Amino acid sequence: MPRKVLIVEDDQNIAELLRMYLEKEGFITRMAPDGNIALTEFSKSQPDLVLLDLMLPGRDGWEVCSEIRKNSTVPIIMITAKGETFDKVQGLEMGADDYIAKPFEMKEVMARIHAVMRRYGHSTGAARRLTYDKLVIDMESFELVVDGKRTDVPPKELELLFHLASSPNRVFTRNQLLDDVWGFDYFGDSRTVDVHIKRLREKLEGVSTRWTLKTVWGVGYKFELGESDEKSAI
Amino acid sequence: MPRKVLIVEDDQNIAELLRMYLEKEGFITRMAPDGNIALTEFSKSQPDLVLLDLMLPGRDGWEVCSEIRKNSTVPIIMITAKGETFDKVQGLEMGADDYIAKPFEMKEVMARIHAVMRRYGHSTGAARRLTYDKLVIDMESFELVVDGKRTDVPPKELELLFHLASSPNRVFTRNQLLDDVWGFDYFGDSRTVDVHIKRLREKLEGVSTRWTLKTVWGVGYKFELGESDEKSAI
DNA sequence: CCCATGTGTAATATAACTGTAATATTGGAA
DNA sequence: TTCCAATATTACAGTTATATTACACATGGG
Repeated sequence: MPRKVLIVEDDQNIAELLRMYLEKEGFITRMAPDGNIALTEFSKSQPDLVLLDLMLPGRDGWEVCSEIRKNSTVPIIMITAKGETFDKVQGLEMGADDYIAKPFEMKEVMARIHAVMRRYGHSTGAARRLTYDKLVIDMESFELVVDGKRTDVPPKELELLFHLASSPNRVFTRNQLLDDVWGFDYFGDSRTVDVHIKRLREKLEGVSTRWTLKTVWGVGYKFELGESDEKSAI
Repeated sequence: MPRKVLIVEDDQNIAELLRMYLEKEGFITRMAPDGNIALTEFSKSQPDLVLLDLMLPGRDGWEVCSEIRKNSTVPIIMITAKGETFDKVQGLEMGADDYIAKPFEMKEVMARIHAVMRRYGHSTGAARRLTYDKLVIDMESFELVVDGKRTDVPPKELELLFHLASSPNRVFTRNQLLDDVWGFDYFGDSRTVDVHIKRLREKLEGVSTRWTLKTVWGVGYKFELGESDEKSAI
């Protein structure tokens, strides 16, 4: 079941960025550019999690937080402006579950959202581990097990492989991969992907005949899986 | 809910005596007259506590203990023969929770069973002690046993190690570690973690090939455990 | 009050990863 | 086949992350 996230943020750019990332991971989002709208929107949409900027026009984040807390136990993650000091104890007292300081890494934001959701027992359902013939991609231990041997793989490579292998046989263009793995805000040469694919292939070549990192000429790349094989994810 | 106790004892009379007392106090018992049966019975019945005689035909008690510890956190109370000396450090390393010397008073045995159960109470019990190859982290006595030697370790370091080793192979970011070990309200540089890791490594280096404090570049740290090895926790 | 010890920070050194650009190779269409 | 465009490969250097070291402050016992 998809989970709703209410994004309370007045900075349009940041709000939009958050929205894109969250929707990419399967969340449904609601937006609120100020405190009053946040409260209205909150009671209307009953989200499963709230991302709350502290600096807001109208009622500020603290007020919004304490209003929400008056009749809900929904997890709240606070976002503090750059340089602004955040009093963790006050945050706790107000009922925040976690906080993130701007400027933030989207990876960090997603990790915290997943952590909070997990804590509250809403499974976010994202598989952290993929297993194929002689291949285990484990994002929890952040390692690759190839043919029974642990293999060290740099983060970008591992994330790229994980992403491809999460949707076997689906072709991704280089730009999709840059968006998905590097992030929406990444601007770089799409040839970069080629190099990472090459590095992955070195580590994976000759291991199994059941799957392969395949080039789709003129389009992009895919993790190709033999028909009889099933994906197993934990 | 009734609790299961596995009695590993080759002396029929003692075994029977233990059984009677335990059942009188509402425990369900399983019997194992030697080491091999003990292990079979253990995996079959998944007891909540093990009473383990050290002198056994077949595999001796130490061996049984260490086998059990490879994939279970169940409390173990060892029973030593009359006059036999019990090496506490070895006991710790093997993962025993307590020991009783024969001849024992049944009152004493019951008291210790209740104490152990209470201490590691099955409802709430968080592990207080971790045992790996040549490594014991005991948060109860607040000490570290490395390769059989008690080692003094400052509190922060010990807590950090304990936390990492509580979830072997799982990667923690520096921020997670600061939150988890230093506390949610701690403000400090995440580089602090690096220094503590360094200090721990000095104390642990070269001790065992089965585990290691590993850096996951770009992510954080993990307590990596050899693949064949299982976590053992009390 | 001083000492020994723990802890955090900052500076520096080292190591690992990444992206780019230059070059070689391959695939596909005419 | 021949050529062009796309992809593979290689090497390198910049960047970032981590390790190491040294030091300063705090703490708590003697």
